[in-house]
Amino acid sequence: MLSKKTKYGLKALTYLARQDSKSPVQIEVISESENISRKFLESILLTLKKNGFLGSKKGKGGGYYLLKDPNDIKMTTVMRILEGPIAMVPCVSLNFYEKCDDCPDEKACSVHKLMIKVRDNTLEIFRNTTLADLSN
Amino acid sequence: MLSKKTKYGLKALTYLARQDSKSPVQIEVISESENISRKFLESILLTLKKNGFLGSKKGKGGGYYLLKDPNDIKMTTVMRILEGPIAMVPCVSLNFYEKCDDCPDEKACSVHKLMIKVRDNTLEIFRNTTLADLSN
DNA sequence: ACAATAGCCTATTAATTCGATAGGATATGA
DNA sequence: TCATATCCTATCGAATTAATAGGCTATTGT
Repeated sequence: MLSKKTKYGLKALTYLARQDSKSPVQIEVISESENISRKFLESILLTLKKNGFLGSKKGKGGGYYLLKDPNDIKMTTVMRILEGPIAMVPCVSLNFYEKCDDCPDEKACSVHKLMIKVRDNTLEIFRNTTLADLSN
Repeated sequence: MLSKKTKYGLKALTYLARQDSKSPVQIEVISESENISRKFLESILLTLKKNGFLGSKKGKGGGYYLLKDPNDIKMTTVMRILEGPIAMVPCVSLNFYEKCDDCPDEKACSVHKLMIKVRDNTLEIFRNTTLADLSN
């Protein structure tokens, strides 16, 4: 299940990508337009900023703006930052790998095999989708 | 993220599918072999039974056994019973649809579009994978 | 018949995660 | 220097998940 954090983050990014100019947009504006809790969105935009997607400006006329071209923002990276692992089980995750407590041998695990397939397919989609695709 | 319930359920089903005979296997045996909490597994097998995948026998020599041919058990149905929706957001779920609170127009929602793609891909895998595939 | 076995069922608890909120600190522009 | 808007940390409440407890019921072997 996709967390609200990720969902809201994607919506906010889409909102910014759809702006004509690159001038800053206030949190408040996005939060009202997209029906997202003001404070919650604040924290999400902050992590997007810390990860290099957004720039910000304080004070009057301030707000957030995209730092990169929407064509250069891949879903894989956004997802990993907001949602965490793309895989459905940690033992199959490329970036957040963790061994299962119960599984003595991953290669023999039926769940492992299945989840690798799912991961590869999902990854393929995320790799081939950019923010530009979302905003069209 | 896949729940332990689903993971354990799949492992138990795989275990039963790998049995040579169709004679009942005790919960205890599966739980020890697969390192699953005895009581937790008990409740999982019970729901699998209630949904027609497993049969059971009480008393000495009792246990659980597969009711269907592993080739006839699709991942789509197992997943939906154990995990619930296959989609990452309810507004994109075929069997567990729910409207989003924040979204006035699904068709215009960027997240919606993306998640439909992911759902279709995952579904395709689950549709084409049976318990027999897992146990090989 | 009856004791042992093993699944059936309901309820509760412990732990974790998630979504949201609060409140002040900091930087910017008029 | 005041108003504005982001930055930062901490916390809270609700929901979900994983696990446990304990008694009930049906079946089998002696």
